[in-house]
Amino acid sequence: MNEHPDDPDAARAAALAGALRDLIGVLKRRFREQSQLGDLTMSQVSVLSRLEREGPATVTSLAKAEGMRPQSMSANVAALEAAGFVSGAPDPKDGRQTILSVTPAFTEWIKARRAARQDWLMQALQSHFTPAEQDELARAVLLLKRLTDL
Amino acid sequence: MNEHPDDPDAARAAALAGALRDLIGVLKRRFREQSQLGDLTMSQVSVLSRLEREGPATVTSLAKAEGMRPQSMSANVAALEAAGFVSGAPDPKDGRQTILSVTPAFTEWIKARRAARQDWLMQALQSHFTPAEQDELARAVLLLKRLTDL
DNA sequence: TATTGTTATACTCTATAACTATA
DNA sequence: TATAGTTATAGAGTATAACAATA
Repeated sequence: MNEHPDDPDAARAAALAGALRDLIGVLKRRFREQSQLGDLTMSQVSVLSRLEREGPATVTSLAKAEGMRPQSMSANVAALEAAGFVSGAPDPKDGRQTILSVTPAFTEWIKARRAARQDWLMQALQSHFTPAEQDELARAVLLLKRLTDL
Repeated sequence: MNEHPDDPDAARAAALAGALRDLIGVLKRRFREQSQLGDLTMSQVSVLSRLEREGPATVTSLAKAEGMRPQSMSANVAALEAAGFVSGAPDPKDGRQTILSVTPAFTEWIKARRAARQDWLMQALQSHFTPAEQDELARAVLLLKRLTDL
């Protein structure tokens, strides 16, 4: 029954790994189905919030930060440019690079959305988790980011 | 700067929601790229571990548990049957249902994999997280499952 | 030569729609 | 009529390969 008879540490890590993989898969589907993020995908929202949080960036740096290929990030950025939420300007110091920034249109849009409290996940967190549980989740998020940079 | 000037609770929930969405997206890509799960996808591994953990089940019940449509689960189950890891038997009490179970071939395969410690995520958890941190993650997983059943 | 970025193409995963078979 | 399941098809998201432009 026990796959790790002489190593309880390995047994705990294995159980946690399985639980984590299951959880991420189910949550990803749940988030997408409940999205209510306008016409934006999760990846696109991540890019926007990163640009908003960390300032202008290039396709390559965004791809690295989000753990995807530059070609894939290009597609996401193109969609955001088409939506008018991101604009690119050539880097004066390096003609190969394009500096991407959020547009005023995005700033207005996100402000209205936040004022309207339209985010399903935010409401779910507020109504089904105590402040202490939310803090616990925030700590876990920080811990899990460690896996991102391995 | 602050989108929730008169509601610090809302501000915390909004920040957590954003961080969670980003994290889930990045982790999903990371898990897939590092998979080392043989030819199996994350969804397929989830189904196998559920069948192993909870015993035989039907396509419909698995779909509900994993948060996807029965048609999508059918595809996953078909792949697992083709791989020889799952087999279906007609339910004697209800001719519409098929009872799915893991095969002895899967039991052998998973035993060998676990003995060889081939799981990237498990090793990462063991080598980069203290036992206390792993326990904290395990608690967070339980908390986040709450979002699954909303 | 190396790096930034794009275009073209294919694959994986899941959804919707339409259907069969059993209850 | 309702439920379990399949097949067909389409869409979203990301990957690989090949390329152009700049460093």
